[in-house]
Amino acid sequence: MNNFYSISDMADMFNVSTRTIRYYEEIGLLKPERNQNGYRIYGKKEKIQLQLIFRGKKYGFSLDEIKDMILLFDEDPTGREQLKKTIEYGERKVQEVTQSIEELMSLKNEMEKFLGEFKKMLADLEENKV
Amino acid sequence: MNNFYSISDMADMFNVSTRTIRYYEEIGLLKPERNQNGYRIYGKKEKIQLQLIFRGKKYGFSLDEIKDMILLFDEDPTGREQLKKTIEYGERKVQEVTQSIEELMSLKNEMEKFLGEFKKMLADLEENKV
DNA sequence: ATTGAAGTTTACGTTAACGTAAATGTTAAA
DNA sequence: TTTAACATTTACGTTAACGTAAACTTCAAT
Repeated sequence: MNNFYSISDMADMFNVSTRTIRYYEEIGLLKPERNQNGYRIYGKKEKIQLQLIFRGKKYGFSLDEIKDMILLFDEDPTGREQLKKTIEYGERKVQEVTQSIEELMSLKNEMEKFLGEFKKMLADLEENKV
Repeated sequence: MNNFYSISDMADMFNVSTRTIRYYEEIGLLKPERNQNGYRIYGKKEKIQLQLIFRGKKYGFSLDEIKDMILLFDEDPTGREQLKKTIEYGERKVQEVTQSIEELMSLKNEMEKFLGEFKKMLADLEENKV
């Protein structure tokens, strides 16, 4: 039940280099514990954080933006004001994502329109071939 | 009806630098006509291509990938084989976009779940405040 | 005990996507 | 006609996100 990993475990898990993982620590995205000899120890928390990072990167967020989001969900917002700020920020982000979805859907529509025309062209060609 | 633009017209239009536009030409994304003195002339076609470029960038495509897509829709696929290839490629891209949409929607769900918890916490705090 | 794989830090190298500057030509307005 | 704003090419500079290598330590297996 208690799962800990080395740095190359994590690298394999996410299919990246150890350098990449160390780099993320270098810029403050991760802060894994160390054992007696200074070896990094990764647990469930770091695993989740890395998932967040790679998902974020996939959608064009810079590591700097991702850092903001991680820090946000990292420090538990105990104070009322902090909690409010967190909620506000979160709602803005949700709004951004919502818009991204809409734009992607319109992009998809355009592409399918294009495809439709091409398919029609192909069908015409096939017909005249006979 | 016939609309032509200078490079800084385009730069203003898309709110980027002229260097950016020249760079896109440098790597083969654009090939505007030139006038007598070598000045670049931009028309409707380039306008559309630039829209494609910036939309692509917005969703994390590299300029290299974008180049592929532009070249694809640039040369008209007159030959049957070329037409087929174009359709295949297009369908793959549509598939990619579809998956992106799905993942973004699940991301949105997660974020909203998070937000829900935070909001509940805040509500509790407000209550105990009384 | 030795060897090889994996860990550490430090530090320089690389690529994409431009920024910036120099040197020069063109155009529009005063 | 001169001046300011805009155009051109050439070329070096910059930043993010790692790659790569050196010099060293630690661990696991033979």
